[in-house]
Amino acid sequence: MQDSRPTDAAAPDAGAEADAGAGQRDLAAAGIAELRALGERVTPARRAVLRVLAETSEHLCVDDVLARADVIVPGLHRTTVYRAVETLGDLGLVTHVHPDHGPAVYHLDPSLTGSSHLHVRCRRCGEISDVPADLLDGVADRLARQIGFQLQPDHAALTGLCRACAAADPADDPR
Amino acid sequence: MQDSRPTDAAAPDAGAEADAGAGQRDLAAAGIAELRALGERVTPARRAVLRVLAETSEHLCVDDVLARADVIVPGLHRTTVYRAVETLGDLGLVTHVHPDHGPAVYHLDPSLTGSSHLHVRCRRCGEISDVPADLLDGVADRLARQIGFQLQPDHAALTGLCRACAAADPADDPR
DNA sequence: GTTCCTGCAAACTCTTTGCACTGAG
DNA sequence: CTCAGTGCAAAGAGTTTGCAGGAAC
Repeated sequence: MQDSRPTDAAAPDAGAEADAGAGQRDLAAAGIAELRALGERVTPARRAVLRVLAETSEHLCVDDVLARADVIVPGLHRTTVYRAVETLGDLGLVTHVHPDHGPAVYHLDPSLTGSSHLHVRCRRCGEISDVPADLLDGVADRLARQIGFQLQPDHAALTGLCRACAAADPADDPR
Repeated sequence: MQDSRPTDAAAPDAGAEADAGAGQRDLAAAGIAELRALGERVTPARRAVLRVLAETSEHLCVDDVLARADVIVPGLHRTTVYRAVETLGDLGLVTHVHPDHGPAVYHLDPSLTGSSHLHVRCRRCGEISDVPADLLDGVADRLARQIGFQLQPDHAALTGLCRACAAADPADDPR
């Protein structure tokens, strides 16, 4: 498992600042309320996944979520986390991003956090950074007009080299 | 294996038109010459992979390449194709693109074909379309200036919905 | 004659699926 | 009580690795 730490290099709207626990708990609670409102079952596993995602601004892969959620719900199974994030994704509570390599990463949907952003990933070090949500607005317009393609810019990470890796030794194994 | 047919919806410079065999053969030959010039071994497997990629403008995954190259070099092994495209990639003769789902797809590097482009992939139908190479130039500039990130815009496909799928039933299982 | 490539088998990562059981509503 | 969610085992896709044999130079 590669870890998937974000840098927030150019975070858009600074959302939930350096707040310790209160704001995050509200996020999880809001997610749970929404679950209930949608007529979905509120289970320990889903609670835990929401809480884990609410407690961080990092981009967590399923294994990361499992590791943290297992503390809350011991014995939680990886498959269950896959199913939970899928369900929560279908409901619009959780969003996932596909990096060019490695597992998909998850975070709370901007509709809950109020802070939307896109992702870039360094091919060399694998670090995922947030970039402003409007970065691809112009590109989306062009694609829509020219070929009728509706860009979903948050669904795949853009790739390249981060500042550090671009500066470093240019010959290493990029993927 | 999902098949990976490009649409050339907005192909940039029309490169090698509707030419049957001559232009493509030259491309493969150029690749082989380059291989030799770089002091790399020219093996049947590498020849075949180059020829397969030179003979199409589609985006082929390893299995596609294998299926076509196996006709030229019977018994060719999948592993060998993986290693060939990796080597050819390191040498700058072949480029690969990571769609958000499914296997990486390969094509000859623009330095050989003279026709560079980026890729968008429909989340619903999986179709990969080419889009103009300069689409992300502005975005690349912004990323470089703002966070020092060197975008490699051809390395990951942008995702969204193609015209047909966007028009169709909006509730299906997107990935 | 070396060195590098190839084929094969096996492993590895990430993810999905089928089935019996249990717990939420 | 019922149905949906869970755990477990297994399988699936895509890719990588180790090693012995063979071909390129």
